[in-house]
Amino acid sequence: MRQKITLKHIAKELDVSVSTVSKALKDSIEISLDTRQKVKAFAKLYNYKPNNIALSLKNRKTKTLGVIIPEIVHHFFTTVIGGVEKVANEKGYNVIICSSNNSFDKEVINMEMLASGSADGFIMSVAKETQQKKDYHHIQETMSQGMPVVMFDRIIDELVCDKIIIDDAKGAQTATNHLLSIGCKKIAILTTVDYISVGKLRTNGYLRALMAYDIPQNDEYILKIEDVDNCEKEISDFLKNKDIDGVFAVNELFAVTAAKVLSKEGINIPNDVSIVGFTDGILSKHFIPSLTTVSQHGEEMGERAAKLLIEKLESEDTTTEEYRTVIIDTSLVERESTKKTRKK
Amino acid sequence: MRQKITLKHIAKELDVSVSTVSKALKDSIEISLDTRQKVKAFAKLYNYKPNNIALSLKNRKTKTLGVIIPEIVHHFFTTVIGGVEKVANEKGYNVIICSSNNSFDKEVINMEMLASGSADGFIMSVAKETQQKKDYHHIQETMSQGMPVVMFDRIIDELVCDKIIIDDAKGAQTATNHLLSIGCKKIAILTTVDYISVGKLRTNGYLRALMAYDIPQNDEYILKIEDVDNCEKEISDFLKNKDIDGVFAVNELFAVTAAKVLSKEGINIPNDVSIVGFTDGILSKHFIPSLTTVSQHGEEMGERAAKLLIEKLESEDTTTEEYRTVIIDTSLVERESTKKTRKK
DNA sequence: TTGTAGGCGTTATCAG
DNA sequence: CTGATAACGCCTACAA
Repeated sequence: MRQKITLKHIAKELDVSVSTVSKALKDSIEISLDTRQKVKAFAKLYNYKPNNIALSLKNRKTKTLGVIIPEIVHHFFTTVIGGVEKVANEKGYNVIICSSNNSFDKEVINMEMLASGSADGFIMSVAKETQQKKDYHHIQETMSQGMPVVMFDRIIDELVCDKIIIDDAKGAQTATNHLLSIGCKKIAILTTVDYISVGKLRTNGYLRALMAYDIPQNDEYILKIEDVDNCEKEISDFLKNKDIDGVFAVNELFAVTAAKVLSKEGINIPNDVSIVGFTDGILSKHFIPSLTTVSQHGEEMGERAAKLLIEKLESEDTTTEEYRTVIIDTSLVERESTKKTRKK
Repeated sequence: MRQKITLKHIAKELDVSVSTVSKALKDSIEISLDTRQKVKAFAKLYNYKPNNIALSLKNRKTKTLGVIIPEIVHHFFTTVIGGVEKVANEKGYNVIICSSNNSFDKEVINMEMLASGSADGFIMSVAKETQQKKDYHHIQETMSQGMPVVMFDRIIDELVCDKIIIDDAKGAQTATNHLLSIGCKKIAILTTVDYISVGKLRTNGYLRALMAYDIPQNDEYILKIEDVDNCEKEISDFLKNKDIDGVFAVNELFAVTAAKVLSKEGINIPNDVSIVGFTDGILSKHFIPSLTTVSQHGEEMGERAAKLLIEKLESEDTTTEEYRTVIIDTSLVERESTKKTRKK
């Protein structure tokens, strides 16, 4: 089992000093052409690759971006990661992904781990539990050590850092408006509990849209789902025999589940009830009927986040403390679930 | 912007030597209780965390597992990663995920990157392009440098290493058998081109099942899809006016697409045509009708892979060259798409 | 043109 | 009980 080859090995083998080898490999003109060629040939032959760990230690930078997300088995987040990776690779950075699994503790552990030498900066979306506990010491700690953090999607308002978000309220408003514009009057919303920031914002957008249409808020039409894993029962109970003609769901799963539940009760979508979801994932696209939804442009979010982070990492003057909040436009993807054919 | 604190800082501050600090933090009995407490208090106050990079360099191990997968936006692979992370975290390992995006070059780059100091070993599923090119030098190179590699799902037969697979042919056979057992006689298969190993194996299983039922192979019923992104058109053309009563699809997308295409033509699923897919993802679960499918138990694959890799990493005697191939059982998840109600 | 020395942060060993 | 030293692999200023 051949060992990993180092400069030292090459030096000994060729009977020169380590620094000569180092320089030769960098084509330094300090070294004679002869030696350079000899060294490089040897290095190639033995497939020499500099040890990143040593480089990181020396340069005090790892050239890798740490990404911390709440869930890895989640289409939206993986889309964002795709964007991050794209930009990162273009600029010669690597990407380390860790999932917090929505656990505060795991988020802290992961962050500290990456912060202690494995990454130069962070792109993150916080765990549900973190939003609930409102304990951000690990993030603050990381930032105060000089490591830039870019938050996306599930951000923390109180933290001063770069942020990439969508205008959740606006997106929700657009979605609800769409329902209103096609004639829906009794629109239910399936949302999350309030401590999930995006859930709350989307609920606000929904309410705003209603208000603009002079429709009073009706708590009968609002379902705040706590246990996402068992949402089917909650949604089913909630929708049963409810007199509605539209549903706005703050995520894809809720939208699909609503569609399923309603279909089972013999309600036609979109003719009896129209549905708009949030997040443009595979479910919305492939479901029958396909679901109208608010696209968050995850890949773009990832790209912007990576760009921002790398920019910060590479800006020499660490004195300028300037933080940006980028708002990515959402767009409504109209599909079958809101294509009414009925008369008014 | 406070700097990251190091042993040196603590040492200087407390006017002791670096090694004393190091020992004190490890509660070495060599150090007086007094000093120990002083040092630890100071360290906690300034939130000292040892620098992983330095540790990695010193210990020649990083305590992180490198995971390379073909696609990150893919439910099955993320499920596997979930399993890997679970075990890894239990055993004090970190996980670095890189996606090759099905590109051979990116796979090579990622692998070399991680191999040069960032990971102790690999868990990987190779890119489509790699299977096509049959160029495995990067993997061989990595292994010959003493880094263990565990392959899963899309493995390379020619490489000698640990492997976690499912019996693709058997799973496909079970799936096809199921269709046959509920009375289907004219079963189409939607599969991939042959160089995708799992596609080919699943096709074999399908053929085997037919053979056992004395049904001759009919190439009219076999569609090998090249361009996954545009499979809808291919599938639609293929299924149009075809006299079939069952469809076996080698992945989730093909299954769903078939269901969609058929539904649009007014064909009832499962009564006119029954469908079985492969991979138990969210699409199969939430589609209407929900799809019967072969579950690959991705999380379990990830867990086993991580266990195997860590075992290898921690086994002292590097002399035993023993490689295992673990076969994870698949299971058929029966859902609506094969629940016939028709008369025979 | 080549080599030496020092340092990145840590720990193990050995000397004091 | 404490500290100096060397080493992990690499790079770079400086010395030869």
